[in-house]
Amino acid sequence: MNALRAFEAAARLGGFSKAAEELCVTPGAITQHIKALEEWVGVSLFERRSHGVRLTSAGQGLQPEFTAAFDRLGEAVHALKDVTDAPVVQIAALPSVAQLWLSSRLPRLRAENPQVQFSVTALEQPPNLLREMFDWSVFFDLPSDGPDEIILEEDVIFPVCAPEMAASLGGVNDLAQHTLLIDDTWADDWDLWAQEVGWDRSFTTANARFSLYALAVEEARNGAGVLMGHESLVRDDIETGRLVAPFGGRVKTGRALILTSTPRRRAMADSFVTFG
Amino acid sequence: MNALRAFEAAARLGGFSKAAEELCVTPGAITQHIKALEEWVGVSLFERRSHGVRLTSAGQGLQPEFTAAFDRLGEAVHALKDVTDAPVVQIAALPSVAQLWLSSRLPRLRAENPQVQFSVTALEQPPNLLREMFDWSVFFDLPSDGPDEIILEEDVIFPVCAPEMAASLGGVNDLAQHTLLIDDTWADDWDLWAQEVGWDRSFTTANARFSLYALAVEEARNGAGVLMGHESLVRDDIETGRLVAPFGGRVKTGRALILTSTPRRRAMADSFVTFG
DNA sequence: AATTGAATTTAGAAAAACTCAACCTCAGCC
DNA sequence: GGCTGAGGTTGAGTTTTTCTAAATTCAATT
Repeated sequence: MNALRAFEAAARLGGFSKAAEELCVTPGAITQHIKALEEWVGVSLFERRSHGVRLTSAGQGLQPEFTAAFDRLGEAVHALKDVTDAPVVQIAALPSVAQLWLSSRLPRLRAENPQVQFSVTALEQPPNLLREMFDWSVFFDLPSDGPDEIILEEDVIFPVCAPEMAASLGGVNDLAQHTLLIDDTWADDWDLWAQEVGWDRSFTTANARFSLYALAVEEARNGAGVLMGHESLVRDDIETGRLVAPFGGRVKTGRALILTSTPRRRAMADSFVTFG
Repeated sequence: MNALRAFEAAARLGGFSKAAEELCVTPGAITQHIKALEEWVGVSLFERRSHGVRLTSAGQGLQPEFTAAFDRLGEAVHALKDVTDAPVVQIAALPSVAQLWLSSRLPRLRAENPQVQFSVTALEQPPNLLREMFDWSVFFDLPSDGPDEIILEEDVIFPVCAPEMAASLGGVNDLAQHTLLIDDTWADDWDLWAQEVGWDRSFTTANARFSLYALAVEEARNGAGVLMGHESLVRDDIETGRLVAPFGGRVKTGRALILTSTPRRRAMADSFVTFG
């Protein structure tokens, strides 16, 4: 029966590796499930191509059926977790969002909903709320104006650094003298920004890379270099003066900080966004 | 995830043993699944009582959700088995019905649908067509005029025996001189009939019991005794003269031979019943 | 020709599920 | 008041399923 889940995930996501990731197993496991399923039915569900698989027409017809069925089951499981007396809101968010955006807002959220138990889990990728045991997700993504989405703020980026360092940054070209702090998951922020403001990044000097954005922010506060700041994540630091934006150069990435909620927690999400 | 199926089955059928039977496992397995589920949710789903379990209110609310979800999944699986090119009709029937009623009708059914592959499986209990891989089921049951049911014939019973034996059976009371052939699964047929025709069965002599009705019919043909005949199952033998009904005494059991079909095979079922 | 991305293939390991058999626990019953 | 029986529980041991790891294939790309 796990084979059915494997098929559904692979069909929906368009690849065995992606399905493997969603189901937290190795691609080999998916291969085995699909093979077993194809043998059982006697029809091949996927066309094997050199770079990945493509659904056969048979598979294409089946996919919506299974997706709908598992969504239904996901709902039932949500309902199951919901019978417990103390309401729970499980929030999934990027590590950086969790530390730099959510953490300052959680106290108020808790104060306004004292009977609710909030818990936050850091994830690199937004989970499928219909399937995973999360109620809210907060991630940067391209807005798709689905009804489940609440756009919190546009993603705007600009360089930030410690106040002491700002003095030595008269213009964009002075950046060449400084270390650029780079977050691994947003490694191309600087490229995007450079292109928008017309700066030739090839003159850049040393870089320092971080696997956690919050760590890079910490280093920027300490004066270790210049960080590409995401407005929503550095606002607090700018307001308190720990960081400054030495030049303008506000650039929209096209993405946005988006809160997605399961239907059952939508009302709470709306009130959080409205009053928070 | 099997725990969810265990819960659904136990909730729908109202007992762990019944759920175990449906899922082809031992009751212990169900207990373990439910326990794990209750631990995970933190809420007890069943109230344990001395003679079985009863759903708690929490469990009651959840049951329809899960039943619907698994029904949906069952549909998807049916669709999956249906993508194969040669259409298949899997028929589930009582062993006796399969041998004595279906077998004489299958040739015509096959002739009228040459492209369809029919296969018959003998079961003691009617399967849940939404879950199991069967398309039709043919069983004796109480009519419930659900829309999926097609009533084939009323269940009428009366004693039958070999022609040679009929001569020595002038009246009901002569039955005491003969061996009664009894099928295990319909052991109370004789009691029911005796009550209806006002015969005192306590004078009965030897009995011979069979686990398969078809075997009992075979023995009746051989003159081994008097069998309680189900009209639909002995009609062929009576028409060909291999068996005779020595007295009248036609008694309705209240049940009927019922064909149930999945929606996707309903049209074929209708044509089978109409022209068959 | 080397590289890359994605799927496949195995054997072996880990985890889940199941069975078995003994035991419990009430309700109803002589 | 002690039996009986239906139905559920328990825990150890076993079977089955599922997963992983690492080597391998395959074809498109560099």
